[in-house]
Amino acid sequence: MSQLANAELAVMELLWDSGERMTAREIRESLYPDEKKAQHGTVQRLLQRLEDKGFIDRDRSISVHFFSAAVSRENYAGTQLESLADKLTSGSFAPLITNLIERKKISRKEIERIREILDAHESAGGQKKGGRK
Amino acid sequence: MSQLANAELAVMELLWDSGERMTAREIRESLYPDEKKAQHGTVQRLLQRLEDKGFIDRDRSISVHFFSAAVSRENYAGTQLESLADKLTSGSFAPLITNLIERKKISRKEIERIREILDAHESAGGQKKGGRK
DNA sequence: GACACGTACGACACCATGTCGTAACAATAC
DNA sequence: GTATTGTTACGACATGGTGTCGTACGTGTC
Repeated sequence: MSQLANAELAVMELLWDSGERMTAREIRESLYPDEKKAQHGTVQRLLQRLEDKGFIDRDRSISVHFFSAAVSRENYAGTQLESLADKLTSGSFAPLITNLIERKKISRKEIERIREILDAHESAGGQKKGGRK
Repeated sequence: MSQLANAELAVMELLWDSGERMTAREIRESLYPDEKKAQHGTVQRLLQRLEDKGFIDRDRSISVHFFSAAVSRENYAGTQLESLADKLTSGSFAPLITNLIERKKISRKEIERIREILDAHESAGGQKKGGRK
């Protein structure tokens, strides 16, 4: 999965936050509220490139298209983290977390949340336990 | 901290893996082993830009400079993860980890390692406990 | 001095990105 | 029907980062 540039990310944020599908017009008016000028083309271009990259779905069934996120924020973020780890730490995450803790970039609260997530997975994901190794 | 492009990352990998400071010549010969052609300039340019961005230190005390990483791999990786979280998940890491687990991108082994890291921090960093906000 | 090697940096091609203009098209109003 | 409005499709361009090279300049050695 490729990277999102700034303007592209702004569009995705909109779609992610709204949760709904949106028209190009809605997107344009949210993204460029004051601009009276064009920007039609800009937004259309962004949408087209995002569609090409597979980040959004486009409903062409009526002439005014509807756009929606094809990739969730969490999914995108997770994929980015994954490729970060692949590129820098041979795919492992522990060094990243170690560094964040050393640099005190994770709050105590976050650490607790993460531990809970790991614990929940431990018990909930029990069916996988046999396949360990 | 800015992002490393491919060729820049290749230089950093060299410096990170060697652990030693290196001359431009050593870097060039490692990076472009077969090329008989120039590449002097290419490497010098890369080194200069990496220095400008603060990723490497340059020892100018003798005329043949020595280059060494100014940022560790872990530090860079951690910073990248941090900015990822800032950009995508309001600075929190839990959603990232949740997603990785859901998509089964973290092995059981890694989960154990991370848990150990968190535990170690819990006990070692105990003095901070009282100072919690 | 001449030669070899290294640094400094201008210059360039390439590509992604953000932007706009405009043509083509659809829907509606008259 | 035609005119008007709004939309999509896309060519075009400026910009900025990147990777590359050529070359001028410095420094050391013989």
